[in-house]
Amino acid sequence: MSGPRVRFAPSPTGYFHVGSARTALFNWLLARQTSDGVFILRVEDTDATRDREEWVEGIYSAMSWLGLTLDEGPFRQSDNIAAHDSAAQLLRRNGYLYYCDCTPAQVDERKGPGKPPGYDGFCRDRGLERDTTTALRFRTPREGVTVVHDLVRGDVEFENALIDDFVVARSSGTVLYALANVTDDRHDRITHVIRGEEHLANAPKQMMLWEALNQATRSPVPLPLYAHLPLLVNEQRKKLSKRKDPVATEMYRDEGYLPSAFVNYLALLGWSPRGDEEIVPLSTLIEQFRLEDVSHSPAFFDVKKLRHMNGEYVRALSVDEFIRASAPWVRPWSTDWRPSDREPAWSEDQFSAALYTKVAPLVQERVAILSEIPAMVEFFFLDEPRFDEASFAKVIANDPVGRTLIESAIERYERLSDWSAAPLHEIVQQLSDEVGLALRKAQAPIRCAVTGTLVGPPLFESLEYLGRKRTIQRLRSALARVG
RNA sequence: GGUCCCAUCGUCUAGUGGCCUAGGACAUCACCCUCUCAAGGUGGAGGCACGGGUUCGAAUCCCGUUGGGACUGCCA
Repeated sequence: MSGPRVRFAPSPTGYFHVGSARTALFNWLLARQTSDGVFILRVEDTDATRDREEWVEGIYSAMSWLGLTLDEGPFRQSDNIAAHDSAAQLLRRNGYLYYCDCTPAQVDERKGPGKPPGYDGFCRDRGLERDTTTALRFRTPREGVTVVHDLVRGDVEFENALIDDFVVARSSGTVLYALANVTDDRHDRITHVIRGEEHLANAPKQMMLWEALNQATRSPVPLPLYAHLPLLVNEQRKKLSKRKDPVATEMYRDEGYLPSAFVNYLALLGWSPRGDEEIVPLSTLIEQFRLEDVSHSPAFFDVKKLRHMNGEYVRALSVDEFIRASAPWVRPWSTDWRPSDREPAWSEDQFSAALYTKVAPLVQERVAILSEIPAMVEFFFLDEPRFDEASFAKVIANDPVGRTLIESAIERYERLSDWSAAPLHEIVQQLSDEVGLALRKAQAPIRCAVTGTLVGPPLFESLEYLGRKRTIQRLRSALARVG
């Protein structure tokens, strides 16, 4: 018995959807559970009107970012068009298909209350020949039921009489999704079809095609097992829409989510590892994942939880790893991949790798996503801090005590022999005792003068790394700024 | 409209007839820690949609109701 052969078959009609990412992941996890499992990527690019080559590239890069490695492929459905055509011809020769020249308007007109939806079979026995107006339809059985043995949901029954004679090939001759997909799955010897729930209604049709193809050939291929994953929905409980929902995986990468955290979160949508721990290594995901345990109900993609989880992953990094991971946001000029529209405020000349190495541990525990780093460290690299004017007004411009504090700090910092965090801290502590303020209050004007804002990394370490010269210069220019 | 799917805290889930006084995580609230902000710690509030069965016993099984969703293309 060989391992499962699964495929992820997206169509390149837009950004790489987070729902697609989860489908790909679940397929991949199943393949990774056995040493001989096979994960295939097949780009279903047979809709010339909507497909774009850049979306194909987007699929490749997102998959590689997520670490969803391929065992075969990537394949392009468009490379297999000849096989789709011969499958259609084979079925037609064996009587499974018939030509139909009805226009959608005509089909609509014949529809009435009480009649089953979809095509009414008007051309079934008209014996039409192929021409430029005829599509090929599948002769659906009028009786019986088709049951889909779904690994996630159990058996789902469809009454054959209610399945209309669907179109298999366009009047232009090109084969449509249902058959193209089945033909490729047979060709690739797919054993498990794992896809979104929106495909559940396609399953009985595809099973019929699959079996018809088996009847018509001398080398039948066993039907695959099906697994339809619950939908990913938005807050309105509607299927995530590419238009209005933040669903582009690329966007999460741009914002600085770690692929490990993203994969971990994705795995939690419709499934969960044993025990109370949700943050688990990939190896645990692979070991424990079972299609049978996948939830039946739709899941809401909760960015807040993703974000929290990412913060945990960020803090779990070693400082070296953190520095490396943050490169696209802090020194994009040195990386081959950089997030779009997220250039830091500083230039390559202003940046100091040595300084960033010191500062990194301070920010690592304060950011949830990597794109938050630049704003937190920019005062280290810019010649002058960028001031938050409201804060500046509050603790410096409108506060004489604040300015006195800064003056005293300048005086004592100039004389300080050991320029390091502890004595820097001690001096401000003394200052605050002298004016009768809590340290939390007394540090505010100094922080604002040096960093431009009231929130940021620990102040005294920051002053140490910034150096005496730059610190005192900033304290002075903050005072000068008031006049 | 038809077909199909689904239903545990606001959200993601654990739970497969007694271990449930329903567990965890995010979010939220309070307190603690604290040079700001985070992080961390402690604690709180918060849920089995409803109604019938079955059973000694139901979040768990069955039926119905209600509510949500998907599909219903010569797209994939």
